[in-house]
Amino acid sequence: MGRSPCCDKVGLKKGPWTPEEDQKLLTYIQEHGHGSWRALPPKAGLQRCGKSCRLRWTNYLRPDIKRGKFSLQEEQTIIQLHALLGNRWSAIASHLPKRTDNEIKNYWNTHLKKRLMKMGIDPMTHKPKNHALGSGQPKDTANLSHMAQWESARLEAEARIVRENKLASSSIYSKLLKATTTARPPQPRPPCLDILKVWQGAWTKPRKDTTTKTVNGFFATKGNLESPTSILNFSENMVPTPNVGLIQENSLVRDISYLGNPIGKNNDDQVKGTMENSVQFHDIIDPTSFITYAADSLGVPSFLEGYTDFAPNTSSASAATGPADDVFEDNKISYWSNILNVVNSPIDSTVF
DNA sequence: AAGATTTACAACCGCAGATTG
DNA sequence: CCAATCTGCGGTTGTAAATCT
Repeated sequence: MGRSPCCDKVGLKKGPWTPEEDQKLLTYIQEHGHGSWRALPPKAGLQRCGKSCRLRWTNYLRPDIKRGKFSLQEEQTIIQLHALLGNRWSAIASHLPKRTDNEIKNYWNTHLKKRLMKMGIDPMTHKPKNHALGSGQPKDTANLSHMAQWESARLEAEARIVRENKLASSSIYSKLLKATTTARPPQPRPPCLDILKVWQGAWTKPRKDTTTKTVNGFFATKGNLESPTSILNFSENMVPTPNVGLIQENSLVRDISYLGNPIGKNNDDQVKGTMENSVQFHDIIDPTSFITYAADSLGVPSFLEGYTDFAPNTSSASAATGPADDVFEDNKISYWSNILNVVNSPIDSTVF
C-alpha cells in the first residue's frame, strides 16, 4: 500500500489555521463541495494538504457542529458508550450527531477520564478501583461487585441482540451498529458498571458552603471536585421527565425487573434464570437502550434499593465533600427517583 | 508582577480498510 | 488480482490560555 506524502511536501503549510484560510476553505466547499480532498487545496487557493483541509472541515468548519460545553446528558452518553465501545470515538460521536469524534476524544481525555479517576473509577474498565471504595465498608464493596456483575451480564445479552439484528433498519442506530461491528477488530468490551449513578451522585449532590468563587458563570469549589456543567444541568433536568417516547420502555422495564431481583443475595441460579428471561423478553434492537433506564413510573425501581447508600458516599469525591448529606440519608428514594428521571431523559433532545 | 505549571483543544501522524483503475 | 490512492480513525503532540506560586 503506497502512502501519500501528504504534508511532507515542500511548501505546504502546517499548524493553526488562520481566519483567511478558514474562509477560503469554507467558501470553496460551499460553492463546489469538497470532492477529492487531495485536489481541493490548489483549487481553493490553500497551501495545505488535503488531509489538513479535511480535518479542518470535519472538526471545525462544518456548519452542523455544536461547540461549547458538553451537557450532562452528553457526558452520560459518552460515559456509557465508552463503557460499551471503548475508545471508538467515531462510533460514540455517531450518537452525538453534532459533536465530532475529535472533540469527544479530547473531552474524554481532558475532563471525563480525570473525573472518573478522581471518583475512584478506572476510566478504561469503568470499574471502581478497590482502594477507592474508600470507606472500606464491605457492604459497599459487595454492592458494587454485584452491580458490576449484573451490568456486565445485561450488556452481554444486549450486545448479542444487537449483533443478531444488525441488518435491521437504516436508522442512526444501524449506523452505530455498523460502526461497532466493522472496520476494526473488536476490542475487548469492558463491562459497564452503571457508573452514571455514581457520577451524578458525585456531581449533583447539593453542596454546603464550599463555593469560593465563580468561573465563567459557574460555581467552583476549592478542594472539591468540580463539575460546573453538571451543577447547571442537573438543576434543569431535575424536573421529572415522564417516560414518553421510549419505544423500548416496556422492554427496559422488564430488564429492570430482572435487575430487580435480589442482587444482594447473589443467587447464581437466579442470575442465570433472570438473564435468560431477559433475553427472551427482549424485542428491541436499539442500542440506545444501553444508555436509558426506564424508571418504574411508580417510583424507584426495586433493584436500586439497597444501593442508595453507596453512590454518593463511597467515592473519593464523597470523601472530599465530607460527611454524607442528610438529604441523601433521609430521601434516598426520591434521590434515586430523580437520578433515574435524569438518566431517563430522552437523549435525542433539543440539547443536541 | 513574573515565571512556572497545568489545562484545554486544535492539529498532526501514521495505520488500516475501502475504493479505484 | 494487484497496486496506488483515498479516506476514516485513534493516538499523540504542540501551544495558547488559565491558574498557581
